[in-house]
Amino acid sequence: MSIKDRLAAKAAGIGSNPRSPRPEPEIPSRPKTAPGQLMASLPLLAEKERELEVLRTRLEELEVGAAGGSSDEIARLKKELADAQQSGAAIDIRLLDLHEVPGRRRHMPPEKYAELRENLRHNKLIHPIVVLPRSEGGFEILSGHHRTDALRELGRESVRCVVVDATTEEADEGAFFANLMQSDLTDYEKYVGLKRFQQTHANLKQAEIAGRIGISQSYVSLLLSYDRLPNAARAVLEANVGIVGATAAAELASLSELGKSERVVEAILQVSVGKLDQAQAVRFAKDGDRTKVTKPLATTFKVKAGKTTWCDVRRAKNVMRIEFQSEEVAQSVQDAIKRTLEGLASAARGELRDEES
DNA sequence: GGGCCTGTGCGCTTGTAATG
DNA sequence: CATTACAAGCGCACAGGCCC
Repeated sequence: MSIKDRLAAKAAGIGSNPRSPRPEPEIPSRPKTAPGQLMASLPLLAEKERELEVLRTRLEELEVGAAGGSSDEIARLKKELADAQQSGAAIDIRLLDLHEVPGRRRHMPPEKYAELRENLRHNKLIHPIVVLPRSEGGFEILSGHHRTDALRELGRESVRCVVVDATTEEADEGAFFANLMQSDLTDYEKYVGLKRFQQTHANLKQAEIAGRIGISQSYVSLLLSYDRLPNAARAVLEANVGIVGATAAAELASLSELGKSERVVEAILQVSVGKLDQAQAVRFAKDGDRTKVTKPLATTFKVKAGKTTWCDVRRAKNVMRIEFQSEEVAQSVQDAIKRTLEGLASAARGELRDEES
């Protein structure tokens, strides 16, 4: 999955990325660009928020007397605003009252987080934090952990939140499913979410889970293969969620079950320090040979005529390039090469016939 | 002879479908 | 439920092509 992060980071800003067509909802690019794209990702909340904003604006205008409204109208608007807020629209909540539930936080690369924070330093929060009331007081954060972190870091007191009405279980599921749709969630994080979901729904088969999420059963199986890794390996992944994708994890898990768990742990450690990539890690765990990267180097040589180069030969795999000083020389050599090649070809044909008989 | 730009194949990934 | 085969997207490295 690490490559995906890299790719995603590099592809950011490029419009045509079919794998991750959705704009990052946690980062408000610029207020002016917000409406269309960003609202698409959270249509209901955004819609509500926009209605509220309209109400607030009109109320403000009336109160300062700019629009010359009657006191009746002000009262009516105030009530409308209060009603709207009651029914799950955005309200301001003190950051002190927001609490994190383990396992719900999405991974975000440090650079991205810094970008988000700087954005929030200068721009208004576009998407409210989504929270759930706690019985013991305060609120659980459902979505918006990084925004909350950033605002805390910026020394803000409160934040615009949307309070949703749901059970914790529904909330977990909601957060999980919403997260799983995020293409930049690492496979390991998907596994953690899946695992939790599976534990609370022990009766569900992989195919059923897959159906609910909208992915294939085999992908569910792949993701859950992290479960078959040695504990020590998972501990490394816990701290480096993006380094081993589900495909490699599945292979490593199989190897582990074949009695190579020590090598699997070692391989994952090597990946975590950047010494191996995923594919190399699998090879490492498989046969233990130091992975030799078979990079087909282009071979070259030059043929000199006195001090100057008469021709320059390069070969990469099955392609040769021969460069001469003039077209005339190239033409004459071409004939010679042709004769040589024809000789080689007939010899090769002879060998083939010998082998066949 | 070497530098620079461009096009493309490679190696990696995610994800689905078929099969065991 | 696991495994295997395959399709497709992506960036990067490097071959290919051109120019000075």
